[in-house]
Amino acid sequence: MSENQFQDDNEIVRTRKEKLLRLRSEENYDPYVNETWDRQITLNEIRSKFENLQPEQVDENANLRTAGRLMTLRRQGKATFADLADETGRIQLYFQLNNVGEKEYDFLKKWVDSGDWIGIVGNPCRTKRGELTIMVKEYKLLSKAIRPLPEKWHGLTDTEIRYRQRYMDLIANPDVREIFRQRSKIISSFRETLEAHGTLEVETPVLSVIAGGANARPFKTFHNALSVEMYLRIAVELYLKRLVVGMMGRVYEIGKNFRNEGIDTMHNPEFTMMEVYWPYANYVDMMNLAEELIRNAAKSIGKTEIEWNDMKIDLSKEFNRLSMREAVRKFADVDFDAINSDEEARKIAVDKGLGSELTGKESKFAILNLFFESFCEEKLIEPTFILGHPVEISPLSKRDPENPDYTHRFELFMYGKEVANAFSELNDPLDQRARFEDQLRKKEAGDEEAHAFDEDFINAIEAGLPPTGGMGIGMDRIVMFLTGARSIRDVILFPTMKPKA
RNA sequence: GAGUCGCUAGCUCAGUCGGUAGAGCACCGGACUUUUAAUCCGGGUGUCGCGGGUUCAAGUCCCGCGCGACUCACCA
Repeated sequence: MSENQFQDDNEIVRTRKEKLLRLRSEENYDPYVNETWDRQITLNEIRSKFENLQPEQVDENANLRTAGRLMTLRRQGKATFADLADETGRIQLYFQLNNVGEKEYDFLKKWVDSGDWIGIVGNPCRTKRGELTIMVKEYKLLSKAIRPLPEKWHGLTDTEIRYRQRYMDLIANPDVREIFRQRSKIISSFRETLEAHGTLEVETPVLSVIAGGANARPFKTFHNALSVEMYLRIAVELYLKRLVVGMMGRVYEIGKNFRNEGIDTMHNPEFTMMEVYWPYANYVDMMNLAEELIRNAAKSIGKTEIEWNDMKIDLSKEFNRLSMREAVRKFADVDFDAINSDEEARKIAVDKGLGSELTGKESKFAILNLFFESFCEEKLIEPTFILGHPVEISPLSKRDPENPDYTHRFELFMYGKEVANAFSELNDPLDQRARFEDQLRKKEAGDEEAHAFDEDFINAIEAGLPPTGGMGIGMDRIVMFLTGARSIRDVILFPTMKPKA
């Protein structure tokens, strides 16, 4: 421990460090040597077990052994009230000199601070004012905090500290802990639903030489021993379809994707995606699965109705289904089935004020997508499956045999944002090669997000992919909408932040 | 990438017209055996985000930069 360590600290930390050193030398007690504490009950369990305890009544036989962090201390001479918190809740402690003994009470007064972890043994009682309280008989200082807790009344609100020092946020704001518990339940619910349908959870590479399965810019990295440039994955799609070729049956993966893009309330560079592939299924089966997954996930946190940004959605209602062309007809009043040339489509785009978006080379299908993104997406508040994307923007989807310019694909929108993307997977290896070649031309024309050409993936498709339905769901957004979180950073424990210095 | 707002004590925040840096909580010392935002007495603990400039004098005005939030743009 260097001298400098003390100089850089604020007064509180400096005092606490000195106190720690004195505790070791004067009492021969080191709070950091403790390894275990036999906690037999949590605070919430205590609360429910003794909810019927009457004011001024004590249960002398309970002998509760529990533990937690001291949040506040109210010292009044020969008695001290404290609030003890653990991951389940918070309960009041009452230390009386008569109960804990003079030596122990002295130790409490002298060495124990708010923020410290302690183990306690005691009996429950209820105060005159009706507060369930543990009368402490014994206690043990399990670990000391030398850094002060955020203010007890206002808590911690500074967003920068909340995201950079999430531990402080979690200590100060129990509702933040609750959001992440709900996130865990939602993801568990997804696993349960998928596994109830006989879907196998698998893990595929995060590092690979080709980042495929989506149109996005990847993160680059380098493997020293192989001396090869590698990418962090942007999707798991191509790997999971290889597994279906390999006769693994229904498979899914929940994991991180990495996309080298901007950061805002809906985007974090690393985010959690669920992808699922079912042989002998199509995009319609995936629509049904999406509804089931989302409904079950909401149920897992006790909801059938959700509210986000003051907009309510009743998830028990069937999700809407609308083709992309219908959506554009409805919201932009343009009928793309009546448009016969790219020029005509571009002209209408200019008439509708999209001229600045155009380079003059767009196809009718690209314009359709532009219309959809410009005029429709934000209107799709109620969960809505948008169907029938053009082949041109869907390099991995099966064509609609009735209308081969379009695909058997959907994207699910809610609150105006995309939450799922699915299709009947393209399994024609000749068509797949042609689609990749088309993407390659786009890439060569300067589109950094065009899909990578993956020869081995075509090789896999050539080995025979059964008819397959596949879907990806952005888990962070689902968690946002189900929990009401306004920013993606509120559902990611450690969101990506720019270094400060 | 553009705009708006923010950055002052550990936390939450005030700081007027440019004139000695403030409050509550926390913390330190003292009193107190049913308090619960405990109370009472005493104590201010600071690189005012960073760097320049103007000025006798800058937390405050000007310029640049950093970080963050929001909006827009980007982003299947």
